[in-house]
This record gives sequence, structure tokens and C-alpha cells, in this order.
Amino acid sequence: MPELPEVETVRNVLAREAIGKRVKIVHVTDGRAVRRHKTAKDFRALLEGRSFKSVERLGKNIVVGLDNAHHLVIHLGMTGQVLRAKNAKEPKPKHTHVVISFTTGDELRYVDQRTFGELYVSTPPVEGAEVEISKFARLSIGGDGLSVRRQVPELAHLGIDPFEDQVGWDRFAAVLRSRTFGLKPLLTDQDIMAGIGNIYSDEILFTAGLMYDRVSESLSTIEIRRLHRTIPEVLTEAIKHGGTTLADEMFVNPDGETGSYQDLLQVHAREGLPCYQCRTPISKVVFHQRATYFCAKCQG
DNA sequence: CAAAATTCCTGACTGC
DNA sequence: TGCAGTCAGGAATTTT
Repeated sequence: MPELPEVETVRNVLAREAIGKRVKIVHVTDGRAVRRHKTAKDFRALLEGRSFKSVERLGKNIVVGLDNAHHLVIHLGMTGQVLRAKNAKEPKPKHTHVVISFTTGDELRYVDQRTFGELYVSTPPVEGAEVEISKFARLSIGGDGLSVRRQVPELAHLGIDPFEDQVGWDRFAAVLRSRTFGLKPLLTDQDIMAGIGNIYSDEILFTAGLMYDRVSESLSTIEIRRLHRTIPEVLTEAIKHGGTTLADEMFVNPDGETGSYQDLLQVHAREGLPCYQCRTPISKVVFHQRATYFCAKCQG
């Protein structure tokens, strides 16, 4: 469930609290959380002794720059949490899979009920090696996204990041007209757009006044520009409110704080409740195996 | 080539 | 009260 705004909220805290710290010891208590590595020991060896130099985000990935040009990548999956602890004595929550202890005595714990998320240390490509970057991200005319992809090959396949990549509406229009996409599958496909999941695709499409099953190539220029503008608008507002914490309370930032954007959701998880714009009850359908909320009157 | 189905996982919830 | 079944869904993998 963590999507771009939640991941950005975590990134903000880590950038403030973890940059400059050196990793002393890594404990892996569930190897599934580091499954990209052959063994948990490999993961530990790549991380122990390294300092955190930067904390970036690409799509739903947190990318920690290490002092040896490697990167620690964290993906929260559905139920992953990164939690700070002042020291090792603080009780560890259930489903704590990885503990990163700093030389300063404090810790980061990776907690993940369903273990869909993962951590791994990415090795930079050898000098001069070509990293194939996704064709949608290549539409970017600048920003940090392209350099992150070149340094972290595992993320090179990601599509357009709404903040890290700079893609104007005209290039966005070219994406929409390049093939037949349903709008919701387009927004949630990480290889086309990076960072948007089930909650924010519903919110973006409502705010843009577009139906989830509209076909991309049927959009007018005005509709394309509206969608292009709405994506960062909705996500920016959600980041301001610290992300969305739904009833399951699965999302909290590293300080254990919930977000508040759930109070501002227009359609997601509001089945049967009146639309804030027109009072029509919000509808829910299953579309492409995903719960989809919309206002039948406001979206066309 | 792409799109659809399958898999991973735990906890909450439903029906009997 | 207990127990089997269902659902939630991001993304890699497998199948169609």
C-alpha cells in the first residue's frame, strides 16, 4: 500500500535522521526480506561498515547512497515499515526482519507483516557499461531520475517518476497515444509511470474527472493536459499530509507517526458515501483484479 | 511481442 | 468457540 507519497514521507525522515551515520552491524532474522542476495551474509557484508551519504526515492523505492558508490534499496511492498529505534533495547515489533545498527547506537528496523517488500544492496555497473533505461523514462529531459537509474540497474526499468523525471505534457501525450492503455492500468504500471498504486490512481482519476477504464488514445488534448497536471497535484498534497494511513494502520513513518491524507481521500475506500462534489454515492468495482473507486457522475 | 494468470504472505473477517 | 474459506494487493514469474 505504500505508494509514492508514503515512500517520500519515509525518505524525508531518513534523509533528516540517517545521513552521515555509519552501519556497525546488520542482523537479518528473516532471509526472505533480502531474497535478492544468495545469502543474508552477502547482504550484511555489503552493508556493514558503510556510511549513508544520501537518501533518494525513485518510484516506490527508497535509494540510500553509500560511501562506496553502492546503494541500499528499500521497497516496502504492501506492509513494509522502516522504524527508528534509539537503541537495541527498544522492543522489536513482530515481523522485524532486518535490523541495521549504526555506530551511534541507534537502529533502523525493517518490519513487514507479509514480507512482500525487500532490501538489497545494488552494485554499480562497471565503468562504461550500458544500462538500458526504460523507453518511457527516456522521455525525461532532465531531473535526477535518469542518474539514479544509471547507478542502480535494478531500477532502470521504471517508467516516468512524477517528480524525479521532467516530462512535459506533450511528451506525456505521446506516451498516451503510443498504445492503447486503460487509464488505471497505465497509471499503476511501474514500467510506464513509477510510484502510483491503487489508492492514488483512483484519486488522480477522480480529480482529473476521468473514468478508470477510459482508453488512453481516446483522450482529448485538454484531458491529457488535465491528467498530466493532476498527477503531481494530488501526490504533492498527499506528501504534505504525510501520506495515507488506512484503517489497517499499516503505514507509519520511521517515527511511528501515521499520515493524515486518508481524511482527504475523495473516492478511495469511500464506497456508498456521498461524492464531495455532487453527493452521488461513490461506486466500487473490481477492475483488473483491483478494487476501484469512482464517482459515476463526476468522472467521464 | 504483450496481456493475463499465478505466486508470494499474514491478519482480519465471514459463514457455518 | 473453532475452523475453513476469502480477501487485500506490488511486482516478479509463468502461462497463454
